[in-house]
Amino acid sequence: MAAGVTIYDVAARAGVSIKSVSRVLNGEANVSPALRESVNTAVAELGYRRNLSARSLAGSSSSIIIAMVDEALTIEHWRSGRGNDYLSRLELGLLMECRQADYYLMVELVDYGAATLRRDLSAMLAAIRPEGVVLTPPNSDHPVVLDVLDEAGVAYARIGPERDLDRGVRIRMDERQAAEDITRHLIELGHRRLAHIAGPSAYSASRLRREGFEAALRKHGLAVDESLILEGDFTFQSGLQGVERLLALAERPTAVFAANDDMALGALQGAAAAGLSVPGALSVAGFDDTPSALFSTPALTTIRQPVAEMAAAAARRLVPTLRGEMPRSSDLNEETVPYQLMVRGSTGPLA
Amino acid sequence: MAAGVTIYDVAARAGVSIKSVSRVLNGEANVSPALRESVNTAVAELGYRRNLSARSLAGSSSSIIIAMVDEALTIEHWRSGRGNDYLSRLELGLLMECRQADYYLMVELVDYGAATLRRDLSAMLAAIRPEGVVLTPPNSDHPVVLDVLDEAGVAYARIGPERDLDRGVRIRMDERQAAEDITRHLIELGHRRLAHIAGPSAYSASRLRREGFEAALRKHGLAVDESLILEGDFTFQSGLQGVERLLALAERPTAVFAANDDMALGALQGAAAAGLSVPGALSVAGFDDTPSALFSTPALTTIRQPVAEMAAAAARRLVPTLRGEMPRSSDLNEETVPYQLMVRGSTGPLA
DNA sequence: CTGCGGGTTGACAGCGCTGTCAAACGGGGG
DNA sequence: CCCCCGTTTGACAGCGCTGTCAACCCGCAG
Repeated sequence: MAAGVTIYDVAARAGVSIKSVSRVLNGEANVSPALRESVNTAVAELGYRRNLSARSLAGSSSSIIIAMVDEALTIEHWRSGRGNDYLSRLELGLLMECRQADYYLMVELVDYGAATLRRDLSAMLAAIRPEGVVLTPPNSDHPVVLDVLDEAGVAYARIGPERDLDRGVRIRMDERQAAEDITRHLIELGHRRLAHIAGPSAYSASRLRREGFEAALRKHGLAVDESLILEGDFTFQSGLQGVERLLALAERPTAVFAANDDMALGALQGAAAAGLSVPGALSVAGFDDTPSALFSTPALTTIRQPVAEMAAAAARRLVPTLRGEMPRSSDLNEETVPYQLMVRGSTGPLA
Repeated sequence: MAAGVTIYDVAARAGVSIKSVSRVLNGEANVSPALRESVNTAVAELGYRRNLSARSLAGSSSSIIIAMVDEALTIEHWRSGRGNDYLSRLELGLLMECRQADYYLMVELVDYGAATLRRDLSAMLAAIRPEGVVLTPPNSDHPVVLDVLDEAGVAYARIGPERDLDRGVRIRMDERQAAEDITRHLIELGHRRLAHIAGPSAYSASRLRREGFEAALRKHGLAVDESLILEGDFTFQSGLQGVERLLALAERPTAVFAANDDMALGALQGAAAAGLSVPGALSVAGFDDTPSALFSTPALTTIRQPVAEMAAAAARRLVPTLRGEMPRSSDLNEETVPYQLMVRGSTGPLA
């Protein structure tokens, strides 16, 4: 069987040297068609596939892409027994792209809070020697991480970066504009008293979404009322509590835009608990389009963030074949992917 | 920096041979405490970490665990733009365990439907040389896969296997009993006319859950009415359609047990659309405890499947340190993890 | 007819580790 | 005091590839 087939076997079968086999496999120039042909035949016949370890040990390219996953977040998910939808979609995109480019995907936990982060990271990079790594928010902007990667000469793609916009490959979505769009959608439905349940201000996504919310209000001549802007922590619970506080106000809002779906779902439940019909008495909008957004009653109006596409784009730009083809100008290392406003049942005019 | 630190650097610093460093790092016997000490010091000072490729190339252990992911399923998720909660939780468990054991996690797509599956797999195993692989349902029982793994001498853990219960490490949950439990819960609430929306019969999980459902009915002296048993395909849509058909029956059921949460959520929505209050007029139960189960109104009664724990257990049993400590008796290669019945708002007595 | 240059191929030395085997060491019995 | 044997350590050969460099081939200009 294919187990144990080495480059020597292929070379012997094709009657050439191992170097020639290597050349064909790597698509190097100056190989005669005849040789290429016979090598390819031998490879196919033997079901040969190059050994990953040998390749990365001998050469400079390892064909490994690492998805760096926040350890603290993972432990939290572990404790709660829940999955991580964002990460799952991200990985989906990476996997699809890796398959195309014949790359391998490795997932690594990183303790971004560790005092030894710098050392941990560089040791990890030395151990695995990845060809590229993919960074996710909010760590796409982590200065130590970027520095270590630069020092190690490892290419990296940053999903949703906000700072240092000249470093690495950047894959972005216009969160500010998306938030503005969904807020405008609410305004156009006739709402004049809009509330926002923001995310933790440590996340730049939270800030941008809030900015978009406020910008939409201003553009439509509505005042920004600080008492209608609450800070949650991206959890269902905080959405629930947020809406409870909002509904306790003397002058209730008629529409709520939550900075993510989990909080919006919490708000939805809070509204139901308070006996308010949605969207008759209160409109609720979210952000992310998590699976649950579709399953709630009513289904949640939200912004569909193309996480998988962003990840695929990230991986694509880390693969050297493509990278080599384009100028290394830093402008071209940036890609902005389109979002989508998903209007569903949770938003509408007042009944 | 730590980048580029090799075993030679450590050996030089500690004033010993590279082999001694290797011995200490591998925890081999017959190493004097003094040597161990000085090597450990040097390792710490230099921030050294062994190179993965070199290790797996030279030795027999690669420290790599592969999660084999169904390619067809992944493409489907890719198309729909949705994440995969099951996979996400699985990975969570694997990651947590890999971190403990200092293992690496690699994710590989496998086209289980390919005619060349056998060859693809063995080429993949030859290329990566993983120390172990983790198989998920319904592929935990795939005979070709098991054969190739056996031939390649790669250890494997099977999540939720149903056949060949003497091969590999088996991590199971008593699906049948769980389904019986949740059905009994419905019966104890006073329901006598129970329906079941089953999963595709190709999945053994579907069969087991159905068996559990029927067993509970029989044990309580209720007849199994085939007209109340429908087959869905695990999607929200099919749950919705299923409940519509059930509610169109002359004699409606008062409780529905769906074989997974997505279908149960669909049923919930179908009930709402038909103007039925849940659980006042219809009780709905699911299976899996996906995130959405908590967010629906009312929250879904379901079986909490400890996917992450199962994955962690799988990884744990693939790690040789532990494996070596216990007898290789095939009985001890099996672990059954406990499920949990999560009673929430979607089930109750008739109003 | 000889020599030169570009295109093509192969020999060989590592990459950083582990496994094998032998050397060195040290303690107890004869 | 020497020998034997178990313990501790090190020298060295690969693992399966890629990178470097040299050898070889050919056609064409000189």
